[in-house]
Amino acid sequence: MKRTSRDIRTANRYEVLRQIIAESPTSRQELAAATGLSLATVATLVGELLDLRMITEVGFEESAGGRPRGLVAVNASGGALIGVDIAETYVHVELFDLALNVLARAEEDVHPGESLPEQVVGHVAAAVGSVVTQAGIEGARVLGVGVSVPGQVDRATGISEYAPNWDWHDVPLVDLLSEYIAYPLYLDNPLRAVAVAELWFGAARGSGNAVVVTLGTGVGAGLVLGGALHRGVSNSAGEWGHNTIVLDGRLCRCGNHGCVETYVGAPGIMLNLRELSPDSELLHPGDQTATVDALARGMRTGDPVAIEVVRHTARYLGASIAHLVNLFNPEVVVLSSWVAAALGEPLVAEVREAVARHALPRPMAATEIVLSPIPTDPACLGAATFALEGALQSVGQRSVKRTTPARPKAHNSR
Amino acid sequence: MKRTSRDIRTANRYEVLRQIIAESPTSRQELAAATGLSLATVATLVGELLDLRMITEVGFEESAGGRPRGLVAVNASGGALIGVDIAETYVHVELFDLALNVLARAEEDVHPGESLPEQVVGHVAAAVGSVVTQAGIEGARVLGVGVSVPGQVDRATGISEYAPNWDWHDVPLVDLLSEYIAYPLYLDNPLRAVAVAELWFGAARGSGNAVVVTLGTGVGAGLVLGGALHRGVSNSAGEWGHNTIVLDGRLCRCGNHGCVETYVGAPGIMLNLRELSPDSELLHPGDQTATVDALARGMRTGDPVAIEVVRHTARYLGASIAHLVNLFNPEVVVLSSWVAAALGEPLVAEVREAVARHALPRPMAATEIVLSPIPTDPACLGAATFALEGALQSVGQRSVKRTTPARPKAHNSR
DNA sequence: AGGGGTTAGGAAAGGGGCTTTATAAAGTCA
DNA sequence: TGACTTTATAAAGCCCCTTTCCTAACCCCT
Repeated sequence: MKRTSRDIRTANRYEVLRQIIAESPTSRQELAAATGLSLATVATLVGELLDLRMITEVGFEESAGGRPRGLVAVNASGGALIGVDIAETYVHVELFDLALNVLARAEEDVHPGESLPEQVVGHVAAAVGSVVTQAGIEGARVLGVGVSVPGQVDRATGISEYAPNWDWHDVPLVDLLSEYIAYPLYLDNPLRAVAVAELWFGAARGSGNAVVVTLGTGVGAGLVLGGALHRGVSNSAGEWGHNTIVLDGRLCRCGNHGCVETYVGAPGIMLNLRELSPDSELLHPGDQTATVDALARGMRTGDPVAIEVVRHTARYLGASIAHLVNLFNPEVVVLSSWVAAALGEPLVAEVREAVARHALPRPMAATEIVLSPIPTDPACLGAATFALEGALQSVGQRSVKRTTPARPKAHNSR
Repeated sequence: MKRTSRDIRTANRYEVLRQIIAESPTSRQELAAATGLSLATVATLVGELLDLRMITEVGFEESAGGRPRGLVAVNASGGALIGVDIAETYVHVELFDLALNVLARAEEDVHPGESLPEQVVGHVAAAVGSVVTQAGIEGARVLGVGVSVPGQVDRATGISEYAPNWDWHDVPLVDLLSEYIAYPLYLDNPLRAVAVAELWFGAARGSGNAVVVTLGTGVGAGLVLGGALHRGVSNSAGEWGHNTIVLDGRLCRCGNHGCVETYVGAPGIMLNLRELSPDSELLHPGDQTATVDALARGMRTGDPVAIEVVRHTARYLGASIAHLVNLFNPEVVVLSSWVAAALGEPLVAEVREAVARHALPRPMAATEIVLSPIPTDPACLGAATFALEGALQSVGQRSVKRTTPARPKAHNSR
């Protein structure tokens, strides 16, 4: 709520680093043009990042008469970031360099019985240990670990307030993890992780006003408003998946009926298929991934059932995304996460049409609907981005304010 | 998008004036406590407002040992603001003093045939002239005129881009009005006017995160995010009324089917009544106001049909407001405008229950749903508030930057 | 090889904001 | 009247960002 001039600095620092990561190497001039900041400000920010060893100078641009531009690039070996994506059935962990390239990857299966926090924490600890040794990084260079866990989280205290899939209530996840993991920990949920990933590295980069729609087993919408993630008053904004789209519709695991998720989440899509063609061979009962992949293949080969299922799904999706377009009037709506990635452009094309049927023409005309360009697990990337943001956050304060004087002779120092 | 330290100043100026208007008289100390600003900053802001004659010093507080606190209050006679609410069938104009008391009021009917911009402009000009003479204000003290017109507007250029009720396209409304009105003009639409009214003077005051639901003939949602109105990329955010709540539902005037508006707007409520009890005497065909008033009376007297209609309406409203709660996770949802005012607390009670059935428990627990406390036409008040904001905006810049040097001797001045 | 011309980048100055600290002002109470 | 308390203003300090000036570095041409 309380805004200070320091926030401006932080936002600009983010902006500059984002730009460098996106286009590396680059010059101070380009950064100034891209961010709209003055050359002087860019120079000081670049200086800060150089001091932090997050970027390095990598030579000069060809000159056409005049002093050549110095080039800076991400210092890939300047640190490592770890992203943890905890889901119902697995734990994905990826270790990134500062250019956000994946250096190591680990996956642990979480079996249906393992619902205790300690069990999940064990998997995370094992996977994090694995990626660190795999990458051969000396521990000191790990800047932080971002953790994405489903449900409602309190990021300040690191508590998983409520995780529906395991019926967790107020689990102090960060405390538990810090027993095993010595790096700074940052907790949030996958919805916001995916949104941040798109904001930094994906299709929402540079837009002050975007909606990131996550299509996976669960669905949700990350809201980028004014260039930053909107979290709401209790950090639970974006729960679009449990908006009612059909009154008295399908029963949702949240207990309500007709939620968006029950029609466009992976299980919902399976149900759409089953209702349309109960014995289709596209249907792999109990296996969401296989079914979605089969649908994707079917669409490419022109299978009429697959096409119809996707169209049907896009119809619900269209109405629900139209809500977002009408409400937020965003520049761009990004479709992200594995279902979107699997069904790809054909889905997006159908969705565009469906949204256009439901949204008001004016906001619709101002909005682009695009597929996420992020090739890997966006929740991992987003979680790692939380760690990156955390590392940048602590730059600002020059020195910790001390309550007791440090020098013994302070009393006669002046 | 580009934030500067000046924006902070502007926001603080708003905040301080808001606080003074809300609680007048008040002291600098109280203001500092309420806004979280330092005493010094409050003092300079108060000084600015005193210089502007928007507030005055009105004596001192009782002292209990120590210098007594100076009290400041809104200088009611320091200026006047005019709010214009243009609707399909009428033009309301109210003239306010700086404490936002209504000093004069005028209303013109817009007849069904009068759809030309010139005709509407004529009504506005007449009504504005009327309130100015009624109030006996010398023209110089009118700080500005806010105009609310339905549909899509471009506030920067003062163009009504699209008004569905009269099929206006790109009407340069401010240009037309300035032929008759010499005061500064500020254009926006009723949705945002109502939201700003609630933000400054109503139930959303002080919350960084609120949704203002407008329930009238049309319906919409004003979004207050981070203490300011969210406008979206093309100033059309908040068009919640045309979200699809029933797939293939009732035909809406926007051309779609099943829009929220068709179930909870005044005409929608009439339809709810007709469907439930076609020959109810509560129904006044063709008269929305009379029908809604009849329903309100019926509820107070325990008429089962009225109760059932409101419950039915609240059901749709509940699902649609639950969307907003899930998406934004606001502190407060305010029900405003004339339908909400007419149906009052009984409606709110039903809505609370219905929203609770549809929204997720966590965000729901963080959200209050309340009735607007604003007794008059909130669109007029909000429009006047635009003028107030405009008047405050221009305080900051010390002097207008001039492109040509003013002094003739500039060439040898250094 | 040695000057122009040109572009980059840093340092200094300037303007805006907010806060903390010091000082003046205006009371109460003994 | 003097001591103490509280308020309000003034001064100084710190954090932003931008503009302006100056030096560094390079090309090209003579």
